[in-house]
Amino acid sequence: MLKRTLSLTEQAKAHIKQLILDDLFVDGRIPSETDLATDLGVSRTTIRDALSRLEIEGVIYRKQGAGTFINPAGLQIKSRLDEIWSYEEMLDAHGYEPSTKILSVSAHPAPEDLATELDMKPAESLLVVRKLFLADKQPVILAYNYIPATLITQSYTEADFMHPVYEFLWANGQRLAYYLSEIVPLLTTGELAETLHVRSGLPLVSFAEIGYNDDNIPIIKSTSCFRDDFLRLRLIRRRP
Amino acid sequence: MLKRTLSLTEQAKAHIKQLILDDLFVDGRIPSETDLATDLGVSRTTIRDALSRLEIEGVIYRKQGAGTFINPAGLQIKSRLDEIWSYEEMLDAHGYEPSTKILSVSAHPAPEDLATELDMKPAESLLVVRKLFLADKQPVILAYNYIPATLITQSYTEADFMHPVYEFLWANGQRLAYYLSEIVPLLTTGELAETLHVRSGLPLVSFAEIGYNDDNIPIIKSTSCFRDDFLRLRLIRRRP
DNA sequence: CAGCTAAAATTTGTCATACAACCATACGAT
DNA sequence: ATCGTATGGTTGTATGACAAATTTTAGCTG
Repeated sequence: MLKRTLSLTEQAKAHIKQLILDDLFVDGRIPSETDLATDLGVSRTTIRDALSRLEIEGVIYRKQGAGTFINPAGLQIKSRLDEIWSYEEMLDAHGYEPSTKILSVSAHPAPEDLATELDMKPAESLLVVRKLFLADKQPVILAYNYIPATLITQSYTEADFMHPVYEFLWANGQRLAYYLSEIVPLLTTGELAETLHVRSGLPLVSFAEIGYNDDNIPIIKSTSCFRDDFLRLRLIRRRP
Repeated sequence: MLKRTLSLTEQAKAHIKQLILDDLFVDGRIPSETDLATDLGVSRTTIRDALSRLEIEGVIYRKQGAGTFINPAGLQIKSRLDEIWSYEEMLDAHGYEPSTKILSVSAHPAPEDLATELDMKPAESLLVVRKLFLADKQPVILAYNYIPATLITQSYTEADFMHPVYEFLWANGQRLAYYLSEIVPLLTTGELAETLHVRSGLPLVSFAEIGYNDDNIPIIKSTSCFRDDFLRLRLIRRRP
């Protein structure tokens, strides 16, 4: 039931992006689509699809008749909001040494608001996982994960949550396809300030997001607070 | 020199999206690619490219062998961060009656940090436009726009800034292609709190962004603060 | 009739080829 | 030197075909 083969287009996209990150195209120019197609052994259709996605991501831009070029500004972004999938990778991309600390794993009956957001029957059991992400030993991200207990089919230990939550969900037969995220401003208060090693009364950005599987069914709610002196969240807004 | 003809793919994308917004596909299913191609009178290649972009935007999702479907969650979002292009439209989409107030238009020598960000010679002249956006007469967004004076070729009056800045830039021969945005948490202080009609010490989200033209040259810097009790910024984070 | 199985039809994913639109450069005429 | 023009290269679009996956249909079995 579990399928893990990425589409050819996605593979090509990842491959080309890696070539760019490895700085193989020093003049800022990317080989022609036909060249890439023969190099990677796929059709030009697939290459075009891959390049199209990289263009939307802001990594490259294309000019009809001229060629395809690297977008230095877009490439510079290490924490593209819509591309973050694992906080460890994000911290690593920033040059920090990431580590993870499990603060608590527990189960509670779901409060009303969470139950509706996650399509659960009221007071059904909810798994709550609190994680702290550190960059060079400094606490940077505090995350709360809420997972309906009915989704969990495998037994687990605390150590299973040292890896990203989507891996835990995957092990339980759920593929996390995308998050719908809200950006919420926050003020650090006692407990939060203490955990993140900042003083109270500081403004922070936080995510409040719901994760869906391939069938658009909500399978996780997640809340995360960021120390913006370590991380600066970025994104690209393109003209439609 | 100014070209305004959107690519066929972009036109097809806009058309299909409009069909979706008009709620023509009540069962949540979109016609097959071949049907769309014949309907719009373009090739399936173009349709596929358009659908691919809509899929990345989160508007639709595709299943090989099954078909293409509307993503209700993704469509529901009225303030997709990466899709905001005019604050008036965004407020309108939220159901507010938008209005704009020009607070000030002035020119100053560019401070050092702005000069480097905008690729200007130090102390070159910089046009500063402060705008306030209101929703149902309530102040909601405060925006600062910084435009290098050397880019401005046409004479202007304050009234020219009642429209979105990209129109002003367009009138001066500059096409704003995309923004590179940072999300910055902020604390309301005296003047800001007063302008937005909120009390001091409240946490807010703000944008600090640089706009580029088609040649990836920075042409504008913009800073905006939002009252999150009126607007909730959202985005989709898709699995790569 | 209910339920299972296999074939057929439908739909998206990929491939191959061709041409159109556009751009950069080199070259020659003025 | 400047301008216009040819020429080759690159992206955008069109067309047709097949592969892979899913849904629907038909048929068979009990």
